[in-house]
Amino acid sequence: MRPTVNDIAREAGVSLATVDRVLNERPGVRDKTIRAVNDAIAKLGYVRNVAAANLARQRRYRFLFILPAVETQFLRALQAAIHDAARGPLAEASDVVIATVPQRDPHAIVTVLDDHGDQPIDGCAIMAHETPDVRDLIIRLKAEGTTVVTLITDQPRAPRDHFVGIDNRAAGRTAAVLLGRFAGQKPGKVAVVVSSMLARDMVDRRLGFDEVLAERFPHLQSLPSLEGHDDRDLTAQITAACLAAHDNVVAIYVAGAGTRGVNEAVRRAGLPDHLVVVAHELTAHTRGGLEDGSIDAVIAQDVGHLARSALRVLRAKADRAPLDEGQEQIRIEIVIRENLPPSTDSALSTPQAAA
Amino acid sequence: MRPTVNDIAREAGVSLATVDRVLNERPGVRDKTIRAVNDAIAKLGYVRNVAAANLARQRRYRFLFILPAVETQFLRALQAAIHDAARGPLAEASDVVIATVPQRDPHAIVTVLDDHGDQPIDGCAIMAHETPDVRDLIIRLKAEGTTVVTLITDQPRAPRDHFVGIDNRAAGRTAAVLLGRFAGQKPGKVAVVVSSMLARDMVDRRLGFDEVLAERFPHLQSLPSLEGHDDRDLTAQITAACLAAHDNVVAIYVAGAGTRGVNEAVRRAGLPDHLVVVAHELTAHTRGGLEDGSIDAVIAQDVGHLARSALRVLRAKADRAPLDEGQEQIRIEIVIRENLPPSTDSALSTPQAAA
DNA sequence: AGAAAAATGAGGTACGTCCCTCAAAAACAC
DNA sequence: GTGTTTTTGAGGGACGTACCTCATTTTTCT
Repeated sequence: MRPTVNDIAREAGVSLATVDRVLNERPGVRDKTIRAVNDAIAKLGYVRNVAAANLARQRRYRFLFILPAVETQFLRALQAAIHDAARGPLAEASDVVIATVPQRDPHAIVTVLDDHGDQPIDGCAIMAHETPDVRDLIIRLKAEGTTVVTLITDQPRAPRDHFVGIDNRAAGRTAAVLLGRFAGQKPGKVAVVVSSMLARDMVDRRLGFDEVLAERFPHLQSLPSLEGHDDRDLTAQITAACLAAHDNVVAIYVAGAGTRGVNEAVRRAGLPDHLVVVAHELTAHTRGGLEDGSIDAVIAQDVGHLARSALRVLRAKADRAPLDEGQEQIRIEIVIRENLPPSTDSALSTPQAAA
Repeated sequence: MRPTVNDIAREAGVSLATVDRVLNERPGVRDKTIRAVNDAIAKLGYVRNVAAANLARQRRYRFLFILPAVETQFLRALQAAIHDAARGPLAEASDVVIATVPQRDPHAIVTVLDDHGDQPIDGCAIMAHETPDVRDLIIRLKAEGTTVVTLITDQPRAPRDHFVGIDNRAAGRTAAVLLGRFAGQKPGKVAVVVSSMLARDMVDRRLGFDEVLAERFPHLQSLPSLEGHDDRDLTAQITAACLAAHDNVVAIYVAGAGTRGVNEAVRRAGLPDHLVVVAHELTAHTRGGLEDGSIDAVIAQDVGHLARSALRVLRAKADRAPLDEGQEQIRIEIVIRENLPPSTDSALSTPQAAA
């Protein structure tokens, strides 16, 4: 049987009240006594029964997810995943609110926070471009004692507590190796489609991609980034223009949203079957592309893992509990047709707040 | 605030005791009353506070993991992962025991169970070859009311509750595509190394591998399986013999344990640099192989996920709770040097029983 | 030494659920 | 309609922790 606070009290030769004061860092205990209690805790290997503690404390956690108001499949899936996780056991005793803010309006993000300002928030997960506004927001949140987790896009210059996402430079390198090895020995050009070069993750992917292409596949020449700005028609248009302007495109790297637009342009251009396409994120469209062979490989991060990891980290930080680094490591997944996971399609459920 | 049993009692117009009887399926309640209570539960959206319930019940779960007594890196890592998971929050209120049984001795597995027969076990995770003994064991366990989860190797003919692992045929197909695309257009032979063709997962991998090779890469000819029986020296020896006997081996598929032995044989044979090697499972050795370029790709299943998933499923079944299918889906991971996750190396900690 | 301040003890209530007992009420059999 | 069985109600103690109050002891200061 696991030791309880009573065992600690007996072992340390103090009363239960004192043990409680030490455990919950309440004032009015001599250093010497604190040490005695901690020694007893160490000796008996006491670990607080979190379930009982939360029951007694009637604590509820308030977590806020801030996502960009962009209508991509990936974001829809992410939102659904957060919603699902928020109804699961991980969000026990938690209120999870998802707020979306227009990406163009840097101040909107501050407004969102003020709206929820009536009650303090325990933790916040933010996915946003790396801008001064966001940085200030994070600083402000930290000053208020809120834990901040960055999601998908890191904010390395801001004092966030944790980053939930992948190393995008490594992701770009991974994409390059697959694309390069799949493309074969013949020289040619590679079109690169991104959502926006303002996004740090896009820049990182492109960087890693170009590094590997230059090092290991010098016969492939990567073209300037095509910025689709998460807009299907725009993406189709500029991709088509690029394919028309260059005669020897042997591969396309879709580093950001825009697979639908790219597909459209490719279909219209009537490019050869062996055009190699590597895209990011597993959505209904990239899934379809893998199945019908129009996409060769997808570099993905599991939205379910992202959502659960963010929640676990926020919770652990709120509880001042240690976290299992191994579990919180988000993998850079490589998906081809053969290892495509069966579609669970929770992406179709309606995302909303939950508990 | 979430509704409690008291709210249910008031809503249903019965006493707390009756609600309790219904909730815990105790006898002595009329059908009509049961229905009234269930209606109230549905109406108020009551969900039992599992933490409080377990606290009150003082319930401890007893889970047993049965693993083959084989000294491979993968099994060591798996054991470490189970051990880690057993100390984490997933194993709250659980006693997890890991037992290893000699693979050659089919009856040993029954003995293990008898040793733990003094107290009933809530759930059991089994990794073993698909044999009649194992099937009988699972039938016996089920008869005793124990939930049974198969691990890594499924036992589709046995009445197990769940399978934690990957689709090995799909894994073999995945390996074939990578190997085939990496190997290029030149004809050649492919050596296939397995641990034992008695293991269902090996057979499945080989099956999927050959399917894809025949369909999509007919210029590659796969050679008969080399059975290394998880023995390094034997693997090295038969691989060397194979490489000596065949003149045009362009790729090796290591479907089972034995990367070390294969590596040794390859190094001694002095095969060309562009020999394509695809192996299974991420261990210190395959990791090293990816880093130094002697392995091109690894098909892996995350031991941490396996361990945690098994524990989550066992727990959910014990609680008669639903499980999140999406989360329990073990991915067929493709790992190349570029997306190699940082080594956490919990594999070095000492695996043992825990709580 | 005496007064003030700080530290500690004793005891209680609460959280939501489980599980027990005993009495009362309702349903059923004949 | 009486007796028997079944169903229900009322109440309480327990699980391990949090947090509160008030009294008492110990320490510190002058």
